[in-house]
Amino acid sequence: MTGFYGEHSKVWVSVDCIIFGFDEGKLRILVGKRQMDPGRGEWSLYGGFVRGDESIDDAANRVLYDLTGLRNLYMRQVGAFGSVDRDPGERVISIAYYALISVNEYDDQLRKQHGVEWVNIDEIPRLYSDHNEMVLKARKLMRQKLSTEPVGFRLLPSLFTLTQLQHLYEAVYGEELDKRNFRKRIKEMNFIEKTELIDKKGSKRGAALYRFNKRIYNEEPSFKL
Amino acid sequence: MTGFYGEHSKVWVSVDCIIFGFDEGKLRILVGKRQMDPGRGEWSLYGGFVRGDESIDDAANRVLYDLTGLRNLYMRQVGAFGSVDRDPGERVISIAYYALISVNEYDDQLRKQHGVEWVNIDEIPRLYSDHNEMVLKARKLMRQKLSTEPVGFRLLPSLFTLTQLQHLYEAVYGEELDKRNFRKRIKEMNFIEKTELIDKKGSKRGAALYRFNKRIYNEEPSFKL
DNA sequence: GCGGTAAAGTGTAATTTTTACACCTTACCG
DNA sequence: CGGTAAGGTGTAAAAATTACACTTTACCGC
Repeated sequence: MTGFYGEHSKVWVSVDCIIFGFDEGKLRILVGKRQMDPGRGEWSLYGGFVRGDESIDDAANRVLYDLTGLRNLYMRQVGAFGSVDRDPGERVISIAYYALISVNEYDDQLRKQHGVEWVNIDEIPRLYSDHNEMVLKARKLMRQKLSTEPVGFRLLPSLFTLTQLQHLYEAVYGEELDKRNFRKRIKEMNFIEKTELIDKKGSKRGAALYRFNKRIYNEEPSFKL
Repeated sequence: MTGFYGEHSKVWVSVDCIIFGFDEGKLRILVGKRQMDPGRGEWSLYGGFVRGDESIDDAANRVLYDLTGLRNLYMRQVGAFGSVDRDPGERVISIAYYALISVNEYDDQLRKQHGVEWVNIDEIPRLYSDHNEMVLKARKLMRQKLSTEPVGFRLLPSLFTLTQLQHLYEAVYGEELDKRNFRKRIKEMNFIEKTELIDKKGSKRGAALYRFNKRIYNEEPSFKL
């Protein structure tokens, strides 16, 4: 069936993923060296082609699962990138997605198998094609999202200290926050629950561990940070 | 040349435009009845296929020019829509764009020739495929943009009264604003220049006409509304 | 020509939100 | 058992936001 659409050209469509992680107080993304032409050996985002029988969201989820072994990652579309010559080989339009993962849940063996590395968001090398542009836009959207919805938890272990949470926000915003003001605001958010558990790794004294309570959030989702 | 990309399927890619206008105090968009299958006769956004030799932004600009005869419209990407069966005929991935036009600059004959109509943003009919979803997302992004950048001028004549400007913001935000507070803020923005001209159409008394000064804005682009 | 009318235009006080800021506690370590 | 390094806590000043009402002007219709 080709009759309806006239003589326009079909193109390949791919997805490219900006995968954010937070480790050692730094925001990072996953990049690897391309193992295929064109651009073999260049640093690049992880991606894949959209298949005929899957939506673009499905394709992004598949690519993310393939790389991380994790399902139901938090993921949002960044946008479509479609310069004519963005891919040196063929015309390929790519849809960028960003995803948030909790670094500790990502099997480091699997990471190595795929040949991808965590690089500090402020030290991203020159990437293949327009991937740097994708990263920039993803970062902007992610920051925006973080400031209006509690998605930061996706970058942390399910139990976290307030200091970890604060450092996460500082890393994303690129500026230091006042500890007391930060904690004051967190206290107003009932969906950030203090648990009885104490983290002993981060400090001698030990810090209370907190947890994001999705049920409470759904009832009173007021958020602003 | 097909070797690099394996056996993935190519797809058609189109652009669909949400064209915002502001008239008689209401925010509106352009929709028309589809003149082709599939979906002939259904209400739909105006769109077109991306050609092999143009970027997706170029395609959107071409489609906008074709419909309006206007160049350099303010335009931003809304995102890619790619459910497998979003188009009943073939697999088509569509990139939505929104554009802002000044209704008075749009030749109404040309509008009629294309069979498109201005419909109130709050009275959009059921549209073809996922177009309602596109409109929703476009509206959200546009509102967000309007609150952080002075793009509202694109929806008004080059000379406008403060009441017009306020009504525009009210239409986009869907809520009434306080006249004095609104004007207080406008006064702080030096790039909204009062002219010597007086509008006589809107009121008996006459209202001062203002103008957006791009040069001043580029020097001191502080904005928040 | 004059009173009614409809939109233009203008300032201040109360409230809320945001920011700035410093010291005590705790438990480990040497 | 003293040093140390991170955890934890409240208040006051400043800034931003909101609420609010009356005067001016020029046209219109009588």
